[in-house]
Amino acid sequence: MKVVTWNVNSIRTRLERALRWLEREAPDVLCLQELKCTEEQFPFESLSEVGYTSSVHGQKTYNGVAILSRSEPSDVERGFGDGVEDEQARMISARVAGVRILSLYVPNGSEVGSEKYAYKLEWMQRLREYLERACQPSEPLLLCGDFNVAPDDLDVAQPENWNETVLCHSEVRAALARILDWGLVDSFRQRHPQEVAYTWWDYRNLGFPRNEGLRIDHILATEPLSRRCVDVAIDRNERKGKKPSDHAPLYIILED
DNA sequence: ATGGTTGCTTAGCAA
Repeated sequence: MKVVTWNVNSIRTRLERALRWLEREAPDVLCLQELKCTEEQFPFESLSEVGYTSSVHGQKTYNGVAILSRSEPSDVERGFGDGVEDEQARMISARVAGVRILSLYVPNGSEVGSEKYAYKLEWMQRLREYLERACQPSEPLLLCGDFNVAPDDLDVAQPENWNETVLCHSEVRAALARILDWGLVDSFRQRHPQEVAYTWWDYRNLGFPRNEGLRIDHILATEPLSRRCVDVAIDRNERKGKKPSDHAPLYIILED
């Protein structure tokens, strides 16, 4: 089973790329973030024509997440269901082929000390509480998405430029550690303990050509799935060429 | 050098 997470930075702008990529890679599941459209605007038909059913939690202009699957999903949920009034579409979950999958877009946080930063920390705490309330570490579960957190300086091309900013701050790293402590592993880092690799490169300042990136997209797995993991990798090629997203897809292969 | 890029929406915000 191949499961992929990809911040597409607008599904409508990236549609042709996404379709060609799906035809080539044929994953079982594709988690998307930053759709930047409502469910009404989402291209269900085009994706259906290449073999995927889409479960969508959309929002006008910003955010938006989806789970695309070859087989029919069940138990689709949008948001944490924790009673918090929150307009931002950053979480959708579904069960596919016996695996519960979450597609997550963790808030960026803008600047340390801002309202957006406080929202990021609160949102990560709500995710931890959702795990405690609705999930079990013993179940097959994947958290896929743009976490907007580089877990370690090893995951940052120029740590001195990002020191204590929103993607690297000790508080957000601790918040991610709290989520992992519930019963998840960073599948990429488990598979490649020392590898230097990034999933996001800024559009500005020749970030990609200079490989000045950060590893902020992650697939977190519970033990029943980390045990089945045979590969985790970043599709760096998808960041190349005309009109790429600023993020590359990250995938995990699970043996059946 | 207070820069640079992209997307959504239309000049300002978010990333």
